[in-house]
Amino acid sequence: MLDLKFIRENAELVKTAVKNKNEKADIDKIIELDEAKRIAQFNFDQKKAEQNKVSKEIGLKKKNKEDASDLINQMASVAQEIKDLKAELTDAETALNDAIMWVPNLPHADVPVGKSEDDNQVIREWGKKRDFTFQPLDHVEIAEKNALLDLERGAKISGSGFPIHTGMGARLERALINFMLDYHILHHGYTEIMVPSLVNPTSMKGTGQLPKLKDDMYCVSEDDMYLIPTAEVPITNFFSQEILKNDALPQKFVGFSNCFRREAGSYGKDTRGLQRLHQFNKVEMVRFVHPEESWKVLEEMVNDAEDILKALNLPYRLLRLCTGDTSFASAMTYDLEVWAPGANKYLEVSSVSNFADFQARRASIRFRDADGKVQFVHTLNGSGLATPRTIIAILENYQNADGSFEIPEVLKAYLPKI
RNA sequence: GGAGAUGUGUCCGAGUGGUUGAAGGAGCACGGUUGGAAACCGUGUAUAGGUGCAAGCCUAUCUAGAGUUCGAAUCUCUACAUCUCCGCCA
Repeated sequence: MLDLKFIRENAELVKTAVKNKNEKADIDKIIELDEAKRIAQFNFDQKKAEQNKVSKEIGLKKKNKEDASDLINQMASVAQEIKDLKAELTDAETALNDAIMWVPNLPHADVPVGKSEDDNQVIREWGKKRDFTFQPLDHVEIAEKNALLDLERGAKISGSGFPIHTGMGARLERALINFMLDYHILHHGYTEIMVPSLVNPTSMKGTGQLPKLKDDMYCVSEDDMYLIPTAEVPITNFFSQEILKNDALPQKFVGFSNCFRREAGSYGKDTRGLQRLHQFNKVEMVRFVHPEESWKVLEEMVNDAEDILKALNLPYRLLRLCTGDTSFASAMTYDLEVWAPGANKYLEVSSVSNFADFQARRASIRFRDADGKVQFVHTLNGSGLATPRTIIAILENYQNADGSFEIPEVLKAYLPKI
């Protein structure tokens, strides 16, 4: 959420940002609604001040055993007027809040303006793509040869996009998750956190999934709850509605969760095997920092995610997303894409974003600075990493000519021979 | 799922329907005292919106929403949360 005062004073800037992010929020309409709301607020305040004043007088008179019936009669109609003004104010507030929830975050000045993923910038590449002496298989074939997955039965039980990991496939998945968690805890100083998979609508609004991404999420309507698309949601909301003490910052959390995505409208696109799923596993890093720190911390988090790929010795490239590809709530996003030789393409395994104070405003996450002033924190998050495409990359990069595959060195401790 | 109790500020904890944004503590901050500290003394200690150059003033907020009333932290209803007991259960 942006500051209303900021929108009011920088309308053109915000309009440009909306356009560059391929969003539709109507800024002129919001400014109108804001004015209407302030007028309603003023009218209500005036009437209420009158009532408060006279009610006090009535109280005094009664205390002195004087007759106050004149004043009481005089106030009889005011109560109803206040009720009406209050209703007007509530309506104006609701309309304004609904509208402002659709205004995206401003992209940072360094974010390249662009329409789609074709305009993303490659920042750097790491690792050497392996020269194969044979035609590399893709992960579905390797998984089949080694009985790692049972996608058919997953589809039978739940539907397509709900994979079943079997035997070594399940062990590898579990080893990878534990390795990544431990790595961030031991080498990067994160605190592990385990969070709910179902959250309420307020939390989804707080991180910016609602209202825009409603159709991309699974909803348990009976209980008015949503399955999380990422652990970012419950972890970032950890401090929602709170004012942190000055020395509470920074905070760094890492957590594993299942992630659930409806992927509405993306049927048939890059769906082979584990490429695009309705349910998958992910280790997520979340940071709460002082506003002055967030840009430095964004680079740190990118490094934290890269370290996992380096440890696994998987070639990758780092992209800075253009405005059109940067998510609604983000001010700047980097993607990490791992090289998959079987598929012969790069696959996104991590997205690292600085939200600045956008989520903090929505979720009301604040802190008291050194001068005792209350300010919004900055929030950041990044995958570290999502497992499915990391597994794809491991299988395809570590495959042997006979269809078997090697276990990355760093995972061996997590996969004792049985 | 059933029965009951509770929900006040950073925390604890008062609060008879009428100058209560809220007593009193604790904590914290600053100042005094001290060689330094503890103890002690003094002062300060919410958030949001509006208005003003500013001091300030107005409005809202005692879990949330609705109701009764000229007036609600206080009375009524609903929801939510916590605790206790019973039931069920990994």
